[in-house]
Amino acid sequence: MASRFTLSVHILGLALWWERKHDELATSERLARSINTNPVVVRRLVAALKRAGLLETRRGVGGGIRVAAPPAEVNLRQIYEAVEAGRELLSLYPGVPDRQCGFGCHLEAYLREVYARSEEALKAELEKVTLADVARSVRAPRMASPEPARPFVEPGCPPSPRGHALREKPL
Amino acid sequence: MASRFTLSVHILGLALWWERKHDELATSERLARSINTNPVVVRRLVAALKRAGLLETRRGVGGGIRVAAPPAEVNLRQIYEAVEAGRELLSLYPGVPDRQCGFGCHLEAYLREVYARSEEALKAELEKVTLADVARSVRAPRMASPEPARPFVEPGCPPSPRGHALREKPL
DNA sequence: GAATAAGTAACCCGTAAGGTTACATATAGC
DNA sequence: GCTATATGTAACCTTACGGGTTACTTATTC
Repeated sequence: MASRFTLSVHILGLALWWERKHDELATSERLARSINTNPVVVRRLVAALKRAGLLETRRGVGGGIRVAAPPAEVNLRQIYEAVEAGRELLSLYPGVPDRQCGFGCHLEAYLREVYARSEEALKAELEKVTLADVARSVRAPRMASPEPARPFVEPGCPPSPRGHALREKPL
Repeated sequence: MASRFTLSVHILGLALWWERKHDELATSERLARSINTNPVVVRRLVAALKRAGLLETRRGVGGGIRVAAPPAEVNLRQIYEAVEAGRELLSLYPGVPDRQCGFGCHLEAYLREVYARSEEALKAELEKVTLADVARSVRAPRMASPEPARPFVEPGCPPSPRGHALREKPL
């Protein structure tokens, strides 16, 4: 359901944090584990983010993903547009409204403008937040240890119960 | 693709215009024809709009749909919220991010705030536009005649070719 | 009682997003 | 050069959801 944007922010943010902390690049496999998804999903987004110049990659041993610009100069709007390109937040008609009836056409043109203004307002808000802000606000995350040996339950977040009300369904 | 909102504005706008023009209520069948869809689709939306107190209906002969409040006092935000209720424009994670890794949780909480602010900005923009504005800007629509007898091609809009670039596919 | 129109339940279907597998390509280290 | 590692993609499956459709019920007017 169009969480491409959220995942992208996650990727950039974690890649940045990981490199700072471990002095090595985060791999798509690592990022995927953190998001709890498949590495390919990560790579697909990485491809789009690369195209936008937001990050670069290195193959082979010791390779991985790295943020390509100063975090303070990358804002969420850039990320959004890199990855959601032509997608419209507010969509118009499912089909084509009756061309005989002028109402639909006129309304469509009018709404197009209204929607453009509205989406612009949203993006303007995203523009205010930089990757540096994200990194700053997400502090001291404890990375899951590669080896699942020790129980190590110190979530940093409530286990599950309440909170994420609507988005919980584990599946 | 979530055009519920657009269709709702169409319904309210056309219902208003129709009543003013013909001094009779527009039926769901009429509205459906104008949108080029099925009456049931219209009625489903009407149900939500009724619940929000934005319009009222009357059954039986001479019945139909009527706007329930002064057009100048109904804004697009109200319509949006009546019909898109809990739907989030920017969605978070598809599944649940790794609970072992604090990063996901912290980021999720942070993004939740950012998204709330952003969506609020968009809605604030919608709030500025009233149903009266819509009615004013959509002028002199020529309704398709009930009887498809005469050719009557005076669209009021370009036939089709260019223009609605991305949304054309007649399907 | 007949015609009309809203109210709803139930189902079908096309699309799109994520998830998954499989394989090609590039790079580091030996 | 060989091997291990990691990105780069293509291809496919599965699921969810929105919209379209049918069918039937309920209410209202004449």
